[in-house]
This record gives sequence, C-alpha cells and structure tokens, in this order.
Amino acid sequence: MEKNGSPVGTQAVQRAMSVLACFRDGGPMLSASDLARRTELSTSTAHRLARALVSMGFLEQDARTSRYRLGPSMTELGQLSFHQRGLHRVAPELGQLARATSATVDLAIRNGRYAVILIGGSVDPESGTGLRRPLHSTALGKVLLAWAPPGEEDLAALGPLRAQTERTIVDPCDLRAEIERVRKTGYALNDGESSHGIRTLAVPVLDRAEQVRYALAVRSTPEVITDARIGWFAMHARACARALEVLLLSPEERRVTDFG
Amino acid sequence: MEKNGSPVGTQAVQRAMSVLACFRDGGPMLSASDLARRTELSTSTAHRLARALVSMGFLEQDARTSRYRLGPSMTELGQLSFHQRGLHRVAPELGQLARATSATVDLAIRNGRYAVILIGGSVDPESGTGLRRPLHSTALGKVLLAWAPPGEEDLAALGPLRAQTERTIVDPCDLRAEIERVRKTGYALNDGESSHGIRTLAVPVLDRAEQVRYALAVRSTPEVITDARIGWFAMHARACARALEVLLLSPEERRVTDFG
DNA sequence: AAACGCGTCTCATGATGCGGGACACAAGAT
DNA sequence: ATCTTGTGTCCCGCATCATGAGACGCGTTT
Repeated sequence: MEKNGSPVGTQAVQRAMSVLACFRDGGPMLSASDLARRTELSTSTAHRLARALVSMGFLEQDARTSRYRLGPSMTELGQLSFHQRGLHRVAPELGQLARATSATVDLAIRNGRYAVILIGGSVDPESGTGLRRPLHSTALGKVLLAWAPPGEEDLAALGPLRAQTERTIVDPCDLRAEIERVRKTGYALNDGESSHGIRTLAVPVLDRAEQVRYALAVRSTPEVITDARIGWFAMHARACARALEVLLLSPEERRVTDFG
Repeated sequence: MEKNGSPVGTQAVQRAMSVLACFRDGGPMLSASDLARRTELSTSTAHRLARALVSMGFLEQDARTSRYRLGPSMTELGQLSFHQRGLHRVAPELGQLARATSATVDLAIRNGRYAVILIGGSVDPESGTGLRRPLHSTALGKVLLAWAPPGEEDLAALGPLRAQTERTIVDPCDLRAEIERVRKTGYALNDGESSHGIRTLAVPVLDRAEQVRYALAVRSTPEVITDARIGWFAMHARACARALEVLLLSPEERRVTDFG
C-alpha cells in the first residue's frame, strides 16, 4: 500500500491485508479480477491470497457468481473489537444527541490517513457507518489531528491535501493554524470544506488514558448550525462526548433485552 | 490452524490470520509472547507478524504495556461487513422477541467449526455477542449443521464431539439422527446439552438465495420453555426469523436517528 | 468463428519470510 | 547485591515459500 517503513519480512501479509482493504471502497462483492486490479497484484497472487482468506473465513465466496465478500471471521472479530471497545453502549447516547440537535451524528476513529466513521446515523453519502473521510477536510479529521498521539501528528504524512470544495484547506500552513485553533477552542468546524451547504462541528472523546481516541460530530446545514448557535452545539456535543467517555470507561453491564 | 487442504503458497498469511484469531478466545489485550505461545510460532515470527498487522491498523499496540489489541481496521471492516449483511437492522426485532418470550435471544452465523454469536443479549457466559459455541452441543449449531451449504455438511470434519454435560450428544450417529429430526421439525432443541438447567430453541434464517445463513435462538430455563410451550416458542422464533429475512433482504433505508 | 474476459491451476525460479540467537530491560528470587 | 526468569526488540544467513507467466476451459460479446 504505502511504500513506507516496514522494509521486508511481511510482503505476503501486507498484500493479503490490501486484499481485505479493497472492500473499504469497493462494493460489497468483488470478483477475483477486481481484487487483482485494485491491489495491483497479478491475478495468480490475488487469487491465491483470496483463497487463503476464504479458507480462514475472512472472505467468503459466492457459490454462483464466485465473487468475494467479507467473511464471517471478519464480522466476528469486528464485533468482538467493537464490544471490547465498549462501542455497543454508546449508540443510545448518540441517538439522543441527534434528536436534541436535529442533526446527523457520527462517531469516528482514526485509521492511518483517514477518519473512519464507526457509528453514524445518516444516508447522505458523506456520513454513515463504515465511511472513510479525509483528515484535512472534515471536522472529525481535524479533531483527530489536533490531538493525534505521538508518531501520528505529522501533517506531511497526509500527502497532498486534495481540495473537495473551494473552501477546503489545501495549504499545510493554513491547516496547521486551523488545528492550533481547534486545540485552543476545543472543537473543530467544517464549513462547506468537504461539501457545499454542510456544516459540521466535532469534539474529541477521551479514553481512560486521557488520550483522544474518537471524534464525535454533528452535521447539518448552516441554517441549523448558525454562527450564533455554534457555541450551543459545541456545548451539547461536548456534554455527549463526556457521557460517552463515562460509558466507555465503565465496566461491562448489560441487560437481557439490550441490543445495542 | 487446521492442518487441512491448502498445501503451500500462503503460510505467512495463514500465520498472520492465526495471530488475529488469538483474540477470539484470549482476552482483549495480548502480549507478544502470548501471541507466540497461542499461535505456536517462534517469537521472532509472531513479533514480525504483529508489527505488520499494526502497521496496517489490524492490530494496535498499547504505548505503555506494549501489548496488542484488535485495531481500527478490524473495527472498520467488521462494521462494514456487519452493515453489508444488513445486521444493524435486526437488533430491534431481536429485542422484541426477547421481551415477548422473556428469554435470551442470540443470532449466530457459522464460522468453520463453530457457531459465532453476532448479536446476543445476555451476560451469561454461554451467550452474548462475540462468543463461539460448538456446533454439536448447541441449538444454534444444530440448525447450522442441519442446513449446511454443500461442502460443510461433513460431520466428521467437526472432530471429536466433546461432552459438555452428560446429555451432550457425543455419538456421530446420534448427532446425524438428531440433525435429521431438526430438518423435519424445522427447529432445534438443546435441553441441557451444553449446560445444566438451560434449554434453547433455535430456528434457521434464510438469505436471498433461500440458504440458511443465520440461526436464531431463544434461551431460558426448562421452567419457562416447558415441553408444552415448545411449540409456542418455535412459532414465535420462526415469526421473528421471517421478519429478519425480510429485513435482511430489503434495501438500505435508514433514518437520521437510527443507531442500530 | 473469432475475440475477448473471466476463474482456475501448475510449476520453475529466486525473492522472501524464517527462526536461532543476541541484546537490553524489568521484576522477583536467592 | 547477584542471579534467574520473563519479557520486548532486532539482526542476518539459509532455504522455504510465495511469486507471476502462462495454459486451459468456459461463458459472453463482436
């Protein structure tokens, strides 16, 4: 994938993972040649890796079309990690925030050069569970950059800052300044920088080590999130973030009819 | 993992996946040497694989303890596959069944030699999201065996049928007969075969190809699920299963405040 | 019919992953 | 204090393993 650090010792593994990573952007079902194209591997290699992944349940192959999709092991380990993070407990809180603000609410984590929305409540193509958003042009991303853990705060590692709209911050210096502002004010704003007529406000969510692990965002139009009401939205978002922090900290506790 | 088919061409990948698989049974955080022990790999290899997985976000390493846990890519792809399967839409239905029957409800998928609970609403150690249950000693497992897809119906591949209680079916012939009965009646029963004083009833959930993809179970004590009421529970479970089938088939449709 | 695209498999080659071993560090045990 | 045991980390030569060209059969398109 990235031509970076890890020099040797793991080529096959990296390639296998990049096969899995295809499903992030590609549709839910990909053919063997799709995989070969997307990963830029030879068909033999892609095919062999896919078979290996199938044999361990990380992919599964449709009997009729012989196309691949993410397999039960992926769902299993994903659910496991979702629960180990305690994320199943936060959904009700997010719904409450969505209703209180009449906005779309997303919870995201950083994964490499992207903010990944783990729980999201919208159908619009820029929000919703599973989506990967750029770090420099979204409120979620700015929050995750502003309090990035040591080793991940390098803006140069983001590569060229692609413009999504004419308001997108494309100059690294401007981005640095913006991120400094986010750190000062405690929240990030995206005012039409990733798509026209959409305004997003995001705040950090801390883990037990007091490090920013997730970002919480409310999205709506500038008519709803007006300049005058930004403070109000920030307050609500932060209150929700604090509630999430408590939920994520607290030990396991479920009832029989809980299905978050 | 299994010493089966795939002869060559994928050793590194299989090993990397078996590193990930450690987290199924092990705790949420494992040290490098834990991984080496569980995978039966040399410490060098386990370490190198773990590093590779970290570099791609499939694992993450705690800065303080240098132990590993499942990483954001795992959560991301897991959530993606969870949504691609449409599973986020079924939780309310499961909750309703749980309330209607005053029982614990679990939805499971087959993964190799296990039934994996993808959504479960209980704290008891035999139920709940993420758990792996044997196929031969659970109602969920019997359902998944009874309508196994071609290539997975071989009971011999299950290995020795380990006894959980004195009622567990350990003879392959008995299991074959039991499975035949499940096919005939349309539901499976587990009456203290995996743990004393627990009775479970499971029914199949079909996908769009009319194949059994999931199993749905209600669990309680024999005092609740009495012999006389088994039919009633089966009916309710099947009704819920049908509702799930419709939900899983229907195209994407969410509202802003949905947080399944 | 011919030309494509696709999924699948084989096989010789050498690049790649392997693990013994070394080192540093920490926490008990003697 | 010194030894012991368990860690996490990294190097580096050897040979095992992954690699990709190519072949084959099968549909669909031209």
